[in-house]
This record gives sequence, structure tokens and C-alpha cells, in this order.
Amino acid sequence: MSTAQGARARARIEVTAAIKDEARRQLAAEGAAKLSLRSVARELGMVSSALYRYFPSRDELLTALIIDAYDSLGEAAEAAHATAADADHVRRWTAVCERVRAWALAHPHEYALIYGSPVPGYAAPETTVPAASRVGLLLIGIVRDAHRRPGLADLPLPGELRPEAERMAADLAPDLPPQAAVALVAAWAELFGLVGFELFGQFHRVVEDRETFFRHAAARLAHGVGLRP
Amino acid sequence: MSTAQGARARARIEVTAAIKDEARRQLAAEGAAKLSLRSVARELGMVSSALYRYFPSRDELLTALIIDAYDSLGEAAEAAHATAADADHVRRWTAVCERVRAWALAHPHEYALIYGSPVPGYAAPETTVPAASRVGLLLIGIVRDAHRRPGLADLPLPGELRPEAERMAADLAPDLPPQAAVALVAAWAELFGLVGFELFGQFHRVVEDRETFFRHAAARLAHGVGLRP
DNA sequence: CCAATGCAAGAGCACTGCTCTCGTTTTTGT
DNA sequence: ACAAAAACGAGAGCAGTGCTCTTGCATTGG
Repeated sequence: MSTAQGARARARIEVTAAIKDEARRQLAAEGAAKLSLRSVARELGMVSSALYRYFPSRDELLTALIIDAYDSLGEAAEAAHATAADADHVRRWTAVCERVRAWALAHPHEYALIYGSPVPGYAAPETTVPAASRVGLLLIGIVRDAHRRPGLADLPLPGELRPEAERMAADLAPDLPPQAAVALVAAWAELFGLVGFELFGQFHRVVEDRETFFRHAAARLAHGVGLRP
Repeated sequence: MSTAQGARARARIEVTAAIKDEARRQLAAEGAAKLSLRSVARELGMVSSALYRYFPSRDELLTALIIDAYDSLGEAAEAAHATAADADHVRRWTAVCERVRAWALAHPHEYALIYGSPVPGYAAPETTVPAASRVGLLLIGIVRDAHRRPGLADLPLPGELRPEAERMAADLAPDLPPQAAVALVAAWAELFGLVGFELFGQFHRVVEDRETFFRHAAARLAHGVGLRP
């Protein structure tokens, strides 16, 4: 039987956590490109080959960090949503958007890891999907609330788009009108376009008061999906 | 005086071009991470150290490729704009957007290089700015045309945003109303959010008919900046 | 108690960016 | 036209990387 897992098993999860912590430290400090297995091992006082008992490759380590980053961002966004629970739909939407931006500015390298170019060979493994969906699900929830109250403006749905819109709505939010689903996905992508452009320097000498600019852009996105104050 | 530059100077620009060509080949085939100076040199039949006579570092080579990529994208977008010169403003806008998307899908690694996470240490050098602005200038031109005809819808300008809006308009397009400038910059960033999400796999199992989805998202962006058919 | 497994260490391979030196060739100033 | 200066290609070498394989020790489980 043995209730308490042996000392070995406990040591394993501790070492695994220590590796991830040190790797995350190096990622935050220098970026994914400069993160090296050898230097993580060195910092932890072990030899590089020992590290392969815990992660089969550098890419696997990075994947673990990717999932953690998605979770950290999702948690932050959910917390922002919770503290704005009493506000109207537009304010809840912008609260989530602003928190996403704040998280990105605070964790630029983690953000680049998950929303920048895929760093490894490429193709994010399927295991990252649940963690990656958290912000999206949050935004869907806000629009769903607005639709139930009711308070979701009706959007036009061009005929050409109807089949895809219905498919998307069926997968994402069967209770929402199809045009809301497409508007939502578009706004979701556009939100990260705004954040990414600011973070990666495209707004250099273009936007100065980025906080104000972003707040209004986020409000315009909310308006675009049909939310009204 | 000496009109025809010496054979040495001519050889230099030829070798420089050959290096860039081979580097671009490897970039397109394997991505920026796998592009190595040594393998470029190997493929060109020279030794790696000789390559440093032409590019002082790997990052400088990458910077040259970045500028070329911006120019290639800008050229494609301008060509699309030219062939749609007779159409209405919305169609010209969407033509440019769709060409940007098509270029990104055709050159994923180049796109990742310029709009993904900055690959080197980071911070794109100032020399990339002119090439990077071409698509933005194109979009500004379309809105300016619409404003002159006239046919640019009036957008609201919240008081809080007015100072930044006026600053942006002064820098970007003094002849446009301030609110058009902010809407333009936001739409510009959002456009690349849409493209990036599709390219980097965020639409996996979310959007199926991506062409149709994108066309309508681009049209919605046009509407958002005040363009009307 | 003993065999099977988990683990850390070390050596080693193939690769990278980059530097320095050493002849050779081309350009330039007088 | 000739010598000094600059540009160039080749090679060796340094420090670093991801990853594999073998060896010996510690911890498990039957």
C-alpha cells in the first residue's frame, strides 16, 4: 500500500519544480533563446545529463513553461474578471483586456513564448490547448452573460459567412447567435494584435500614451462584439 | 574618378547578395532558429570566418533579412492596392489586408521574423523603420483618399483620448481627423493580430473556413475606421 | 535479502557564434 | 610605377550548446 509516496517520488517532484523554477527565471531574465539546459543544471548544482531524467528535451521543458505561462495569464485574467463582477459588461470586458495587457508587459518573454512565433521546431503540442483557452473562455462568458440579461446588440451576418459562423457557434457557444461567435473570435485575435504590437515595439514613435490608447481600443472591441454599457 | 567600381567592389556586392539569398533560403525552409552562419558559408563553399567580412554577426544578417521581408511584404501589399485602384475604399482596404494575409501564409518564417517575437537579444534596429512602415502608410493612404472624396464616416472621440489622438494625427496624417488616426492604428495592429493568430495556430479547431472569416474580419476593420462602400 | 529500477556523474559527439592569425590579392596614394 | 594600406579567404581555436552512452551508487519492490 504505502500511503506517503517514497522519498524518491517526493524528491522527483521537488527537483522537477526546481528545474522549472530556474528555467522560468532564466526565461524571464533573458528570453527563450538564451535559456539553456546546461545553465539551468549548472545553477542547480547538477550536471546537464542528469536533467534529462526529468525532461526528455529542451523543447519539452519549454512546453512545460508554455503551459505555466498560459495558466498564469488565464489566472490573472480570471482574477480581474472576478473583481469586476458587479460592473456592466463593457467594463468587465475591458477589465479582462487591460489585465491581459498588464500581464504581457510584466512578463514579456513569457508572452512572446506563447503568442509570439512558436520557438521550437514549431507546432505547439495538443497538451497546451486547455491552458491556452482560458482567456478565450472568459471572453465568451462575458458575451454570454450579456446575451442572457439581455443586452447583446444584434450584428449583421453576411450570407457568405453563415455556414462558418454556425459551425463556430456550435463548437464555441451553442447558446450564442452565430454572428456573435465570429465577432468574438475576431475580437479575441485583435486583442492580442494590440498587445503584441505594443510589446514588440511596433508602436515605437507611433503611440505615446499607450495605456489610454489601449483602454479605448479595448472598449471599441467590446462594442464590436455587441456589448453595450 | 574611376566610373566602373573595381572588380573587388562588384564581387563584394555579389557575395553579399549570395549570402543573403542562401540565408533567406534557409530561413524559409527551416526558420530563423535553425539558420546558422556556418551552414550558409558551407553551402556557399566558403569557410565560416570569411562570412564575417560581410556581416559582422548573425544578428546583423538577420536584420538584413528582416528589412528584406518588410520590403517584400510592403511591395506585395502595394501591388494589391494598385490592382484594386479603381474599386471603392472598402474593397481597396480588404484587398490590401487579404494580400498581407496571403503573403504571411506564403512566407510563414519571414512573417514570424518580423511580426513574431523579436528573435535576437531583441529591439529591432532603427534601420528597419522605413521598410516596416510601408503597409501602414498604404492603409493611411486609403483612409486619406476616403476623407478627401469625401466618404469617411465620423467617429466619436472621447475627451480622455483627444490629446493622444491629436498627437498621433499630427505625426501620422495631419490632414485626417484625430479620431481617424487612432482608429487606423488600432485597426493596423488588429489586422496583424488576425493574421498572426491564424499563422501561429491559435485558430486550430476554432476557425475552419479561414479565408471567408478573414475577409469579413477585414471588412469589419474597414468599417471600424470609417470606410463605407 | 536480492534483483530491478531510478538516478547522478562524466566523457564524448556534433554542432554553434565568434576571434585571431597568416599569407595573398587588390586598391590606393604618391 | 611602386610601395604602403586595406580587403580578403583560409585555418585553427575558444567557449558554449543539445543530446547520448556508459559507469557506479542509492532506493525501491518482491
